Amino acid sequence: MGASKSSYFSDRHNEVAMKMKALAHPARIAIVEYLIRVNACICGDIVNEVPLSQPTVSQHLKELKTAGIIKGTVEGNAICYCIDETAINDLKNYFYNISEQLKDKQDACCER
Amino acid sequence: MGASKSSYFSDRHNEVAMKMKALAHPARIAIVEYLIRVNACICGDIVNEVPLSQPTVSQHLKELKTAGIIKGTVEGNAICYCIDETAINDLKNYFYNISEQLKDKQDACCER
DNA sequence: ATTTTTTATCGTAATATTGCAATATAATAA
DNA sequence: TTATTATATTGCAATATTACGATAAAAAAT
Repeated sequence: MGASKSSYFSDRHNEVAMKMKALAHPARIAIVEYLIRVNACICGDIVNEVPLSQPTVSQHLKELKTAGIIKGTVEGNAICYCIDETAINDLKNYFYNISEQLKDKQDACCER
Repeated sequence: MGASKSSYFSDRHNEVAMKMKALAHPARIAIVEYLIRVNACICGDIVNEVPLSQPTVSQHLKELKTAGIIKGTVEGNAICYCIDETAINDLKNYFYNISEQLKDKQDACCER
């Protein structure tokens, strides 16, 4: 096979995994952190920031946008990108909730 | 190419991306959430929980372990797995910090 | 000693991701 | 109108991921 069998899993598991996947590449992490640092910028700024070609950066931006991590608004002939706080807050809450659930358990591994 | 050029990016960016990648699959999300629910279990329990073969589950467990998300201890002829809180807390803190940085900015996209 | 139980590894096929050159598109500037 | 600027898309090669059958390894049970 090779394709991840997304139909085998719940919608929620697929959705969480999809957001994680959007951030599962060092270039996309670098782009997100750069966007946080400068608040907003155009694609060309990111091309200057990361060591990848313009088409490759454009592709990474598309993936981040599809996953809802960033949003872009047309500004003349350029496109201005910034972080979409909703997705970031979703991820923050996801790990917060997991962390809280772990607190209630003893950390022993393993006693069954 | 096809290989992600990890050497182009900082160690920190690579490390965050590596942990996110470990969670970038619905099966691995399902495994992590199951482990949180039951606190600890053996590989066979997970094979019964997710709709994948034993070798595939074993492979996913290996990836989670390599990324530090879970840890396993030998217990007779079985291996008992549980969550490694350190990695989860790292990710929790990562998104908390990002979220805090975003609070300081205006959410307008875009004004340069 | 042999079988059973449990997990890991190997080999392989199918698919997905990554990256870039070339090119297309679209707005702006000259 | 013709450049120029900025971004997206296409096509393709290299590599990585996903999945599983077959098999190995190792401890436990018979």
